[in-house]
Amino acid sequence: MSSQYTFTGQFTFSIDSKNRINIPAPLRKQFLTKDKKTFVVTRGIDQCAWIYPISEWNFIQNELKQLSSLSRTNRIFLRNHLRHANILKFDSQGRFVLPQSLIDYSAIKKDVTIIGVLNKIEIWNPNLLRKIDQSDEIDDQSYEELSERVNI
Amino acid sequence: MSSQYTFTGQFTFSIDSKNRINIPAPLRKQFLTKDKKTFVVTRGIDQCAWIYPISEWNFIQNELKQLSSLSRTNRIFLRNHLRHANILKFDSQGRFVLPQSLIDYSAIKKDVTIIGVLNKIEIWNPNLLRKIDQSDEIDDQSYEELSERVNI
DNA sequence: TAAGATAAGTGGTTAATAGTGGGTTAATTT
DNA sequence: AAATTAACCCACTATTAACCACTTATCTTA
Repeated sequence: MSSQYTFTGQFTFSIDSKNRINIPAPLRKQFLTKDKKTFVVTRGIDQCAWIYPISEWNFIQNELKQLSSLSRTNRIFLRNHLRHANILKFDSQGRFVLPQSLIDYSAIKKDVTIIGVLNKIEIWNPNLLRKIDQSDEIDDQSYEELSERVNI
Repeated sequence: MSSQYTFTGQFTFSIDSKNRINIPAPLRKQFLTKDKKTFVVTRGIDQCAWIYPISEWNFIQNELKQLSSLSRTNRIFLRNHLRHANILKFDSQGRFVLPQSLIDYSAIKKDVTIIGVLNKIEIWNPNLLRKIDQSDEIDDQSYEELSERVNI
């Protein structure tokens, strides 16, 4: 079964003096009641934080259990994404406290860019995202390969 | 399964002081009841905005869900396609608010040209569209290639 | 074809919601 | 016991969404 979440869109918010970040209403509204405002924040593969609704996270965990630790990629992924995972809830105003370790990892100062990427939400330092925008243009070769798999 | 929509025609409308754009009645009437006036506006590949009825978008989204975020190319591709996608509804007058980021991207001022292109609707700055009309003539070579794939 | 009726396009006002800031108390930790 | 952290509550402001209203165009029918 595939994801029940389809987060999209980009939002520019700010982190307050108590390290709280507001989840944009359009994304928050998608949270299923069964998830009870609960989600997991962890390290993204890129220099950002990832948020998964708890049911999504459980699904991913089951997938990960299938992975063999003989693969180097698997080992790295497991290490970096499981051990930094925090289970959190958002408060009555829709906010949550971003753990200090993730603030450091994603180099977040005052402003944050929040983007929906299907089954997860990404939290970025706006400047870093902009830098990625410019340097990480996908080369034509990669696009060609993608085009054979995705028909937009 | 192929598209249930066949948008056609061209319309010149205006964007108002609250960034609202009216969807031309002939296009709006095509919206299926199951879509509940809901659609996605996002960046076009050219310098314009694209509108997909939500069921059309879901079809695209399902394709995107097949892509794993372990691949760097996939991550960039997913991010850049999803972050500009806004899920919206048109109001009781048939209008919607075009997000500022898309107004900027497509350089829209006062007037807009709205055109139906099969399964999507395009929103243009009339001047840009006119410019493209003149410069983007499809060369014979490309037409040859197209002819092998599409039988008009 | 003229007149009335209906629908379409545009503009503005009001009410609700979202984002942000901060304070108070309860729970943990040292 | 003091200090730090977390949960909870209240409040202000700006933005958004819902609502109402008017004008122009289109369609219908006598």
